[in-house]
Amino acid sequence: MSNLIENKCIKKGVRLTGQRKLVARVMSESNDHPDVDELHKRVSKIDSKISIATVYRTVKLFEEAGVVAKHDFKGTKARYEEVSEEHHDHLIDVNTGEIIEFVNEEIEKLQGKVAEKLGYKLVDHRLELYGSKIKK
Amino acid sequence: MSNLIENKCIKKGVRLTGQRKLVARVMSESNDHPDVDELHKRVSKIDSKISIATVYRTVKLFEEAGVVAKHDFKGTKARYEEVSEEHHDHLIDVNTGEIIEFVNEEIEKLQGKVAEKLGYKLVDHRLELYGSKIKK
DNA sequence: ATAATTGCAAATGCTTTGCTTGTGA
DNA sequence: TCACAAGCAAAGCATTTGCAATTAT
Repeated sequence: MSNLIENKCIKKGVRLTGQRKLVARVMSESNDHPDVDELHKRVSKIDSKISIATVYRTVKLFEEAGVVAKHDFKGTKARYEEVSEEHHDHLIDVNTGEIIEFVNEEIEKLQGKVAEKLGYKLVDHRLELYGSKIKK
Repeated sequence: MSNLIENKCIKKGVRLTGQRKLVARVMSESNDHPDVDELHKRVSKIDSKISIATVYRTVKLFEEAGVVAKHDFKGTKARYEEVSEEHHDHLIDVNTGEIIEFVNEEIEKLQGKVAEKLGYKLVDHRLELYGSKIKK
């Protein structure tokens, strides 16, 4: 539960500096989907002289190493989260910006079928639902 | 088949200038998903002094009027297409950038169900498949 | 030791905007 | 006529990058 990203980086041979460890730790401790500014704010509380350029470089590095995921939801800047063992998609509350994760095996399967039918092998996908809360 | 966007604009009360008519016409005649630069190139062939700022303003206007759709596919700039009566999603060829449109009612229905289950009314969604061609 | 990383500020790429002149209904 | 649109160049915003100083292995 503590610093999974750091462990994954070691496994992947990603060189770990003080700044990278810090970003890894902060991301591992986050349960939301922070953007780079927010991440920079959070790490700055611990190391006040870390540069935002370093945060940018680090999330990019982590993304390329496959340990964090980048999301470009509609109308917002890029947000990041630790990759989890089980794949999930997102529902974004259009009123609050809140992000809810969900898993739907059936949709997942259908996507592969659609691609296949079109003569393609599915290598990636993006599914985002945008909704407003139903009050009851 | 000729200039559907222009007609829709009239219906929606969007003021039509020479430049807007031209962008509308070029988009209606396009069967692909051009970005603003490409659109600007195409309209420039007809009116060489149209500004790219006008193209930007026009696609935004058309988008807000609901007559064209904007797509921010992964790793590319914004692309536009005329809205069609039947909704469709996209499969992007990761090798060539080619975009294939598809419709899948089943996935569509499941998305609504997922949202509902989470207590949300679906107001929008985004489904993109990224694939590589299967050679046979 | 030395190849890689950092911080800073400048540069980038896409998109928007202020302002003056031009124009559609 | 006259509120709105176009063209131009400048500004904005998120992100990337060149370079000199610093650091991890």
